Amino acid sequence: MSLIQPRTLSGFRDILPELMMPREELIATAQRVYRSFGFAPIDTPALEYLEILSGKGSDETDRQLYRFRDNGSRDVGMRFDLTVPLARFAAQHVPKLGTPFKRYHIATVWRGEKPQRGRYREFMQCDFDTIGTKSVAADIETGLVIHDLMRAIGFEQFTIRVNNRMVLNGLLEKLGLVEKSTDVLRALDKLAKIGREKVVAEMMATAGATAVQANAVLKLAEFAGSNNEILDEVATLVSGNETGEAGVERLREVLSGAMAAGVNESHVKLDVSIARGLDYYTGVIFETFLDDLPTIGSVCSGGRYDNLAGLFTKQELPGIGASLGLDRLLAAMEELGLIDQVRTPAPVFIPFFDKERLGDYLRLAADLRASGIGVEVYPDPKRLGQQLKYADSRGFAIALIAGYDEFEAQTCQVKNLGRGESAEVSLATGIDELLAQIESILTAS
RNA sequence: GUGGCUGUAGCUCAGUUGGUUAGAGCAUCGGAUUGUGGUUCCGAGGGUCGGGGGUUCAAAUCCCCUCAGCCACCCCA
Repeated sequence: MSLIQPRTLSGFRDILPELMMPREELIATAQRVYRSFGFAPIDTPALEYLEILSGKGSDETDRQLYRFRDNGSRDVGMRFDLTVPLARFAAQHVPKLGTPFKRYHIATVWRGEKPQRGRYREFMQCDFDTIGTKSVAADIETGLVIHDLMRAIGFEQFTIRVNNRMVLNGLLEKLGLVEKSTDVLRALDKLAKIGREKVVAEMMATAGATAVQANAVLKLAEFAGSNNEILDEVATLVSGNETGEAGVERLREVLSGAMAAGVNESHVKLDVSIARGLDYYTGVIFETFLDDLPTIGSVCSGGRYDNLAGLFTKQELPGIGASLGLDRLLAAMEELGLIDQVRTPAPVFIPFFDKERLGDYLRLAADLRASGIGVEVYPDPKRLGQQLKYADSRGFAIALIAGYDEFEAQTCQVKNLGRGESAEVSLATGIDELLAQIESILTAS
């Protein structure tokens, strides 16, 4: 009989313990930060009616959508982001939930894209959104969540790029380019990558802009200096246009609000050239890059939208939110060497050393677990040296060694595997001394 | 979805102009050492040369297709 070749689909992958453990930690960190701002968790189905997902109807999402006919002949699709499901969810439940409604949603999404480094066909997003308010406070808070999240994960070298669609739209109105805005913005967005000349050429080619128009748009994106200096320059450029002026004012409030909340200016950069993000963004836009690995792309993006659920309800639901690309961030951290090589989730190891005493080992482990310490007992009574070798390769912090001698004396050796030191503690009156010993080793390492 | 580069053991890679039975280091497992790991020594397992087809007396090596990874485009977390 021929064997089936074990393999995974392009863009899909297995996650081994040494990657899954930091991944779970990342999820826990995101949950903690979101909750600290009052965002509540929700979940939605992975599968939706096709019409829900493709309602927006853009060619691109259509191409990337995993879709099929289910066993009941329904046309269904797998969610490709968490925002469209949120829109459906909000339209369905907002009467019960009330607004403002703040939710976070950590879940897997699927896109049939061509995979690359940090780009998968199955990946996890960690979204948080505030719907039902147009307040600038929510805009500011969104920036703060991104900032706190990045720092909680352990990053100091990151830049949150901020812009406002209204500034761009205002300028385009002024220049008479509004109806070509998508093409213009798409070209503008490539500025950092392909340079000024090519951007001008592309604007002229795809958007039908004149050289004068193209250069005027580029002028906006080329101001240098502090955030406030850039803002002042931009303000003069869009002056006279209501949309643009409102956009500048909003950006000023967002930036000063973030500073007021204690965000360091090095982490927030006004960048008038970032234009993308999904079509539904209408106000403030965020994109977050790692200073040490900018080529992997944005690891947390989001923005404000006027009417999230317009496809599903007549009730207008404005909101703002962002999405942490967990798997992309993890790929970046792996590449930057920020992933610990520990392969055990439990810090304490008990060698199964005296084969007559399995019950005692299990009892000791149970007592420690009851005190909140993770403990693994080796399953086979092999040579002690081999068991310690195993403990070492998995990254255990502590081994508790007890054999005939220790059991006779009612003691146990506490071996610090990091330092190679061993101490003997008494178990005659309980495990308090042992716990204290373990805690001191764990806090030191 | 379009174009390009790459693919030999779990990992990193050798492998001559096509020429016997495809090698090394690391990792794994066992032993030296049946009560003390990260060092050392010895040994073992592990390969459809990504897969399929073709050219040839002969293919890891040349050709075609396919799968996967990476890069660019598109788009995006």
